[in-house]
Amino acid sequence: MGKQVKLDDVAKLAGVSKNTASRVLNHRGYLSQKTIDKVHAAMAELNYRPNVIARQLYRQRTGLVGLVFPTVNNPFFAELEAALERELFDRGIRAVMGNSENNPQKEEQYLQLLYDRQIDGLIVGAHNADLTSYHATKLPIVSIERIVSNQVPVVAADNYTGGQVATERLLAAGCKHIIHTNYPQDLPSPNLDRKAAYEDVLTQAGLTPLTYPIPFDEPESAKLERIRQIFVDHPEVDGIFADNDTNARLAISAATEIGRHCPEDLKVVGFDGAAITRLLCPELTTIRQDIPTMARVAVDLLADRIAGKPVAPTTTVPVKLVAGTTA
Amino acid sequence: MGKQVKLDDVAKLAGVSKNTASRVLNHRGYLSQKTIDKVHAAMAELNYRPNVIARQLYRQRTGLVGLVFPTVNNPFFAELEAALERELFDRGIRAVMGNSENNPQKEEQYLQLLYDRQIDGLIVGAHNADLTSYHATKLPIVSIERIVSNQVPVVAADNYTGGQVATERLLAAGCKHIIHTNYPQDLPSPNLDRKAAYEDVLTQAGLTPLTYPIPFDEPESAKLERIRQIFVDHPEVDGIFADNDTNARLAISAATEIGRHCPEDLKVVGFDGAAITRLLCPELTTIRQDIPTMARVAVDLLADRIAGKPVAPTTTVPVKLVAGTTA
DNA sequence: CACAGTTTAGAAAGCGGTTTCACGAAGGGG
DNA sequence: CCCCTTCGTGAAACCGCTTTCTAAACTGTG
Repeated sequence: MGKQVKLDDVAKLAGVSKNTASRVLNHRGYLSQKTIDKVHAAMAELNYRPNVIARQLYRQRTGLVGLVFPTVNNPFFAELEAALERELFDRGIRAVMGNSENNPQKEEQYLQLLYDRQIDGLIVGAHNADLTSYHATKLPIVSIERIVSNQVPVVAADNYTGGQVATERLLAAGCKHIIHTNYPQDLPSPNLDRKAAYEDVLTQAGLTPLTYPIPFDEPESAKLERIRQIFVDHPEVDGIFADNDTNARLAISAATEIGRHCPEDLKVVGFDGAAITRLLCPELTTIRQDIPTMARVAVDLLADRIAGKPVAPTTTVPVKLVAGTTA
Repeated sequence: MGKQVKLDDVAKLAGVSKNTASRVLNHRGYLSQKTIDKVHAAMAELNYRPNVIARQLYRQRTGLVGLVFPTVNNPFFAELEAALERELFDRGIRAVMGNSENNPQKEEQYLQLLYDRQIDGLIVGAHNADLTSYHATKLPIVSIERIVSNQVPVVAADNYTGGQVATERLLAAGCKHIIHTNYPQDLPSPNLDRKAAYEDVLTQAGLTPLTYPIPFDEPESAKLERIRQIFVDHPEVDGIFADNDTNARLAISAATEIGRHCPEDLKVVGFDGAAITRLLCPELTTIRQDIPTMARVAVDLLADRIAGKPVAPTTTVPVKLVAGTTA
């Protein structure tokens, strides 16, 4: 790290004051073409790059936004974060990756980044217990598929319709014993709409809904174990509506283990429909969330929020059934 | 955004100078317990949070590191970036997500972040043509599975051994016509070792190696089309060693389309073995890279590099065969 | 040629901390 | 009792850039 070239050096070389050099840099105020050229020449000669930190100190803006999700190592979140990064990048904003890993302390630390003004805003979709810190009002935060506090706007898929379509698909395929998996919700979450729709559709069809809770933060092996238990407790099960694609895939694996094949003996519908999942497991029938749109909406909301504009408390994005061969 | 509480306010309330308050904050120099308590009390009362940017301006460090990879929306990169984020977080460093999307301009912009000192270092694994900017010597950059310049240390899997093991596996399974897919390399890349090993093993076995180039940045549909062509050009193919798991999966799909089943009619071995892939496609036989170790090594190297210590130019991390049912 | 208006540019005061420096107050040994 | 070390603190400079304030120089008009 050699010594940094500073604006003063440029000014001196160009024979003007620091102020003038700054105005050339920012295209501000009255400047003669001659002065502009002189300064530009000096900047080029010294290979000058403005110090972003110094600029940020004055502006009180870093051009950074945090993305706090359970982990990016998941087909849905990876696609969502990639889409968010693209949207933010187009607005000149960089994304700080925050994998909360279901660790409230880690999540809290990323929230601190906002308090410490190292980032200008936060887009959260982590599943942790609610942190009191979120309750501070008017903070530039937007959440995706998660209810954080009534101060934080939410972007969510049309989970109810998704749950309806999924369940109806299984009914139409002739299933009589349909089981649902979902995250055990202690807090209100848009995800619960999937369960509500499942229960409504099943009840209307004269069937009894039954939901198995699968904690999101458990290792895959533990989730698989819980899903195996479904077949032990309810050998009559002939349809599973999983609240996400990885659980759907685990259900298929668990069924295969005990000699039950999909779709002959068991129909399965998942939820999310991320690109990676469709690539690696194209046979899965699932409800696809419109990730690009969700990302765009979230970034728009956050930009408004940062600008201090009022924003809609909830935005719902349509979903679509993607037909595979599992249901 | 209310007015920020500054150190001066704390100092005034505590009845000390700004300097003393700063020293309490940083546990530096001689301080009486009484002064410490007074300052702490004032900080608590005002709910003071130091302004990180101001601190960064003096220190010329942001505690931020950029991760530049083609896209996080990929099983391997998602797992790698998650592992890097964890390692960095443990060292108090935050990760800026940079998806180059095979766009040299975007990659360049993330590199600018380093020049502008908005980030302290860079971990790169993007596949773009080499940018001259990388050639500046002694910049705190580390690359993963990519040769950037001889100034930049590389962390790579033991690709040669991986390619050897994969090819031998196919031979042992009785394959006589084994085809390899790889990224069309114009630049030197550690990935080429996979191809070299494949060619060596095949030649030694008295067979003729044949590699199909599959550009990394093409959409899946285009890749699938190229892979379909393999079966058109070489209907006798009975084994495929793909340079990554997604291509391996596409090969299986392409085979299935024309009524050839895996593993009866075609054996397939992939490369990467990311967790998501193994979850969604557990039947795939593949060479697993040790992602956590690669991440740890890369972050260690970067830390040394930032500290100005000399580092090894190349570090190789062992790989392991994960046996599925496809070969 | 005086005067108002328009350009142009410098000095200096922030932005919010950190650090160097200098100095006064205790404490301890001769 | 004096001198010297160990403490404890405040004033001021500085990190690099932005902006406000102010004044000089230039333009044109009556």
